[in-house]
Amino acid sequence: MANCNCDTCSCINEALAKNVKKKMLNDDTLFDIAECFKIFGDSTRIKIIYALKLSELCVNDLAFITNSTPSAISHQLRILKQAKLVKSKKVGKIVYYSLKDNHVIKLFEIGREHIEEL
Amino acid sequence: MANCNCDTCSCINEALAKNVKKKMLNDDTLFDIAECFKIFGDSTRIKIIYALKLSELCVNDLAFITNSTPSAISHQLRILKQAKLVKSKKVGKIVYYSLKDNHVIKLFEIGREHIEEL
DNA sequence: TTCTTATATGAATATCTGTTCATATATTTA
DNA sequence: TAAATATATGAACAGATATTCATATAAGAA
Repeated sequence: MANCNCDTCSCINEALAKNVKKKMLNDDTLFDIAECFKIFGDSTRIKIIYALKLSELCVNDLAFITNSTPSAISHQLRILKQAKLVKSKKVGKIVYYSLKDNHVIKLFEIGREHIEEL
Repeated sequence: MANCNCDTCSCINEALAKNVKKKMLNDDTLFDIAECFKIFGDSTRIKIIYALKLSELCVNDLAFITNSTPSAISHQLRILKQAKLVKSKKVGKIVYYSLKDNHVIKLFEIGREHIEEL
């Protein structure tokens, strides 16, 4: 039985609370999961993801499709790329972006299903 | 063939871009999907969700489990409740929270899978 | 009733985040 | 080479958001 590792523990249901605390995923993992969802939690980025689900597209056309500016889209694409959700390919002066894998689509679809059930 | 409805259209691949724009989900739907993911995109809320996946819990014990304060947890539980992700049950002066349905767990698990693949 | 405890909540604060704007870089065209 | 175009990026700004703190409410205990 692990002792409680907090200084001022006063649980309502002590045994249960300590058991749950023991079974929690570590903070880093939970933080990473939250960060992943955070990427999907912005209208502009969700629009980009849905558009790229339909086709590989360049920055300018993504701006047109999402009613945004190339600059704003470029900033968001950088975030999506850092999060390994999209990849890019340069052809001349045009940069084409596409989704990195089907897992991105899967996450999107589960989110879509969820809001349709509400 | 629908005409382009923007004032200053200058697409790189015009036919493709216009076709994708036509196929886009409407803004409200995409906004709602983003809002849904935004709820999951916070460490404290993700910790609450994971803890409630393990057991129904009261505010005080959730604060203990997540190394947070009852006030902070209460604020986040209100957000989770408004988003219909959790429900509550009052027993005397103690309020027990639990996940509203399995869809919440499904979304969490897909997110977890995703970060494990990176 | 009075005190303590569990939760809720409004306001204030600090931090984070997305867009805009100006500008830089790279590539194509004239 | 010079001009135009597509994208990238840093800084500034505005708006959003999470926590803290003080306080309120509600329920049980003394």
